Order: sequence, then structure tokens, then C-alpha cells
Amino acid sequence: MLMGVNTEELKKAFTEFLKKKNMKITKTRLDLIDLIADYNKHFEIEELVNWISSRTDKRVSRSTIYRTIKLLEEFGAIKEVIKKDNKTIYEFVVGRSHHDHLICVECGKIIEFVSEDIEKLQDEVCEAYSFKPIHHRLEIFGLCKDCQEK
Amino acid sequence: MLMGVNTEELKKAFTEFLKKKNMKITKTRLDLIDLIADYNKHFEIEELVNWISSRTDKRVSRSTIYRTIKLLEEFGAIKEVIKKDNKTIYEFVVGRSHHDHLICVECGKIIEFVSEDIEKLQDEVCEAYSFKPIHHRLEIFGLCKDCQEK
DNA sequence: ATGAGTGCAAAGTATTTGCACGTAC
DNA sequence: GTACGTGCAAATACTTTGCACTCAT
Repeated sequence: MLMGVNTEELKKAFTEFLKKKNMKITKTRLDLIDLIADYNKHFEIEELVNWISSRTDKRVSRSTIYRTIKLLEEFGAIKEVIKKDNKTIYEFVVGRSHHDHLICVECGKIIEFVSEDIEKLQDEVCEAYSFKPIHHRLEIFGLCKDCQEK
Repeated sequence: MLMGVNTEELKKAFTEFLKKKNMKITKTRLDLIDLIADYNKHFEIEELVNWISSRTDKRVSRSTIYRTIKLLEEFGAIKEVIKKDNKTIYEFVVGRSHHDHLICVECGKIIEFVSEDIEKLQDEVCEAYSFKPIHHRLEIFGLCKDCQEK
């Protein structure tokens, strides 16, 4: 374990989640939580697959990664945060407050930002339409400071 | 032509755009503008392809639709507004002010909304990070009024 | 006349699925 | 022991591309 997220608690919560769905608590599923927590940054599935297959300790197949990613999304541990070039960029969201992203179209850099005010306005919009929000995604594409200067 | 957008002016502008890029002004490219304007709602490419192939007057192949959609996006006549289930939903944006979307995860309904305040806050965020925004996409997924009641 | 555009079929990506085998319970 | 989970390879879905023919200039 390289970082600060307490995966033990998380794995316990995921175990409960799986039990409620009458699904089995497997080593592979719990391992994947450790792996993603270890990876500790935004990821595309292909990237995660390659990174995991380069490890010798824990191994999870591509199909199981896809299957488990879906479960973890439903569970709420990860989110699809950016859709770009027909790829999905995921993020491990446990222990982090909600934020959105600035994405540089030139170099691909991802900048996270938090705006309570934007969140609040979104809630107001939803209320105005009697819409019950579940999740949202705000992507601002543009040029980062460095790429503007080039 | 079924609706209010003046495609003649739009086609003229697109012609200029193509000239500047040293690309040819073809019947197919201009036809596609009419077709999308005619379609007059959010669309997925597959949907547009089927609708176009059901017409007898103008026909454009799937490959050319993909190729021209990219050009029209660069030109600014259409936008990728929603990414859902690994599909892209486009929108014809000519003559319309910028807006974002509430998407019902149950029935798929799309509700458009405008919030000047959210736009303004986004600009402030960008400024704070010296980020030059080009376009953005805000998708709020949740349950529409009808689906909440069910 | 010439090179870019188009349509078709084939190839590429990303993701899902069927099936035989393994594992949780 | 039984049913669900996993890994593999095959299938699917969406998008792009190579090529021969066509059309804009």
C-alpha cells in the first residue's frame, strides 16, 4: 500500500455492498480495490490493465476489471470523470470531496477544481425541473497555461 | 426544410470555412447540413445514419457522416453534448444559445437548461487556473419527474 | 487534368459475452 | 456440492481507414 486511503475499511464496506446484492466476496474483487487505490491517479482501463499485468503479486484479467469497475462504480468508489476520444477516464473517489475537471486538449493535463457555488446552482436547476440528480460530470476542455504559451 | 434555421446562411458560412481549409465544397457536405437541420433534435450517429438512409432525396454514407460530423464540430455547427453508455449524443447548435443537460437515467429524457451563473463561475475557475476554455460539457444524470413518481 | 471526396468493405478500438474451469459459501 | 466468479478467446459495437471510383476546381 503506497498511500493514505484506508482500503481495509473500504473493503469492509464493499463486502457489505456485495452481501446485500447476494454476490460473492472474492479475493479478486478485494484485490482490485487495493490495486486501484495503489494506482492512485486518474486512469483509463487499458492503462490499468497494463499496470496490473506488470505486477507480480496480484493479477486480474481484463474482463474481470471491466466487470468489477462497473460494480465499484455502482458502489461509489470510482467514477467516470472524463469522456475524451471515445475513452473513459476513471477516478478513485474515496475520501475525496466532489470536484470537476479542466482538461487540456493539447497535452492532456487534468486539473481538478472544486466549486461549491457551481454545485449549489446545479441543485437549484434540478429543483426547478423537479429533477432528482444522481451524479454529474462537468468537463471544461481548453488550453492549460503551458500550452497557451507555446 | 421543416424548420426555422436558415441553412442557406449556414451553408454559406460552412463554404467559407471549407475554403479557408482548402477543402472542397461538395454537394454531400452541404446536404448533410440540411439533413441535420431537418432532423432537428439530439441525435446519435447510428440514428442519423438510419434516418438518412430512409430518405430517398439525399443520401450520405456512414463513413462520410462520421467524417463530416467532425468537420461540422470543428466548424461549430454541432456539438457532442452527452456521453452515455459509450455513445455520443450530438446536437445541432446553430442559432441556439449555450445550454447544458439533465439526463434521465431511467427513460433517457433530455432536459435542456441555461444558467448564466454557472457559465460565469466556470469562467472564474478557468481564470484562477490561467486555463483558456474552448468548450465544456455539463451533464447531470438523475431521475426526471415522471420517473421519480413510478 | 488532378487531387480531394465518397462509398464500400475491411480493419481498428473499446467493451461485452459464452463457456469451461475454479472458488466462495 | 452448487452456483457464482474468473480468464480466455470470440463476439459485438462503434469508429476509422485503404482503395477504387467520382466529382469539384
